[in-house]
Amino acid sequence: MDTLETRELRYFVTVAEELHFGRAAERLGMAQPPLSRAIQQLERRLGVTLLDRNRRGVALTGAGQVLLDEARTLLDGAAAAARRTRRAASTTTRLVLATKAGANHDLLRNLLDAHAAEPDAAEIEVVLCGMGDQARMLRDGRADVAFMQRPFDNLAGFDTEDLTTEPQVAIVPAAHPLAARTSLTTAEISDVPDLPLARWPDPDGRYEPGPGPEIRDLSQLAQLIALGHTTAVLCASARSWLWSAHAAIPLTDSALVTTVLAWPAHSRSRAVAGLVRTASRL
Amino acid sequence: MDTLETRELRYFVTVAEELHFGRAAERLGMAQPPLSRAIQQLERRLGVTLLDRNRRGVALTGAGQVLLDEARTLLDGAAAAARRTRRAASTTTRLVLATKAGANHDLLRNLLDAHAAEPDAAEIEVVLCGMGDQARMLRDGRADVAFMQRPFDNLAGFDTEDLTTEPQVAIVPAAHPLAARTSLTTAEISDVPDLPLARWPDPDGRYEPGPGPEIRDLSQLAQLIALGHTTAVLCASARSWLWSAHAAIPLTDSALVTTVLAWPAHSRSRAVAGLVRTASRL
DNA sequence: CGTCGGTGATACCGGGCGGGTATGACAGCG
DNA sequence: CGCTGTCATACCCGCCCGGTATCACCGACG
Repeated sequence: MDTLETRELRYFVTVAEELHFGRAAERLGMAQPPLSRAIQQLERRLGVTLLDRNRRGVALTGAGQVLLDEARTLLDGAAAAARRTRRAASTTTRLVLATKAGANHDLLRNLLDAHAAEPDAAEIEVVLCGMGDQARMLRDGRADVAFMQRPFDNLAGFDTEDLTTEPQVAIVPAAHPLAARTSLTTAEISDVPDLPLARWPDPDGRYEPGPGPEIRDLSQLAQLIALGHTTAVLCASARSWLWSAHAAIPLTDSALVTTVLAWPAHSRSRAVAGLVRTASRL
Repeated sequence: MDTLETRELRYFVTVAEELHFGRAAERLGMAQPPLSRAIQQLERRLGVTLLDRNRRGVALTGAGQVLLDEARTLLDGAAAAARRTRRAASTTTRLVLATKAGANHDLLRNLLDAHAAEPDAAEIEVVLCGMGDQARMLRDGRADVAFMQRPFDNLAGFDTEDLTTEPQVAIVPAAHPLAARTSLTTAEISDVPDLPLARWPDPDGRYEPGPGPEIRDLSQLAQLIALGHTTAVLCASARSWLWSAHAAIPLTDSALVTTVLAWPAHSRSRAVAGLVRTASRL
């Protein structure tokens, strides 16, 4: 009756992303008519129109937008279930820890050292990922635990253990006049004409418009700051990877950043529980 | 390749629950051989044995236990997706609020009054459910928001807004000598020979063994306390429904109970957001 | 120790459904 | 008024899901 098949959800998500049945069918490796029919069946079963087929294009209805969100998390969940089940079958319990490349290096090292000292330490594989990819990696089972940062990352749906709290600093080129300052305010760093703030991608990989350069990872950022082209606000532990061409200036009015260890809610993994216990003693 | 179909998951969950292919097939309304085959296909696709078929019975492997957990939440999620999508299509935005029957009556009334006074108030349907059913109702989409209690309920996977914090009290028969006390400790109330503590079901509906009577809802509890057969520890707001045959004695050393408004993480519902905003102003 | 009951697995068959191809309907556009 | 691009419809086919019949296996029992 109301049993959504994952195949249908996969089809719907692709169509909703492409907003074009032909291209969606191509991406799915099938022909367009069966895809149209599958979406119609889905709509009939739900008793809801998910897509507005106007001439010249397809648009999501409100219900379609809701189902798109739901379907994405369900498909992630299905992939996660398969991965976790396979992982559970392999005898070697290995944990995958996801973290932003370059962030919290010292903290990570401390945690790994402490964990390795435990008697029944599970092997830990560290996966470096882009900004904000940790949530998706946890959701779809590619990672078991992750370093995330409050308030930047959305922690909804995860259990967390607070690790450290630190202020933020502005990273500026050492040659820039601002490098001589002993402190700055958020307003000051946001409004330097010759030093626009670097822009990070949002979760969809898009960039908000703005004057600063578009950044994907910390090595890009480090280079561009060293070149004197941009500046950025990061948490204080970023000092551990600064170049001599960088200067870190404390921000007096910035929000405190808490780095947390996050894992999927309801996780029953003993290995995760062990790592969390170790982390809570740090 | 590794695409778990919900049909397969439904089959697997049923078999894992029954631990018997014949009965599982009957519950699923199908014959046993196709069910066996479907499970075999699932195992082959995952490359994992999920069930140990010993003579005399079927048992879950470790991987099978993992998949059972995952599959249950996935199936709940699929049902939720269907319900939420249908709900989104109906023009009248109606919110379903789940709460334990009888708990937090005054708080609920305040919230509903405040919400009704809002200009664009969505209609709210209150669903009373058993102890701890709120989590499942949120997960499978039967409810949009719920009253839950920290630290009793597992809030993992939900966003929450704290509402009130209150101490716990012991509810004892007014005729019992303890009713004359002005305060009690947890140890004292746990160890009264003629007044064993009532026992609540765990999430599976089972009862831990113990001397006290097995309780399903507050009306049962109220009756049994009034009869002088049992006692219970509840949060202080339970006073609002006490009978004259009851007495509430403060517990000096009990944990504080925080009642929270909870909703599914990542909810993008405007109606939920509105209610949360109202609640945060209470 | 043979038989029987109960279990899951296997063999085989039929129908329905998912998918393909060809084509239609329709709007925008030159 | 064709042309083009788009999604829907019509129709056919092959596969896979599900059903029936049966087997293989083991435990229980007299």
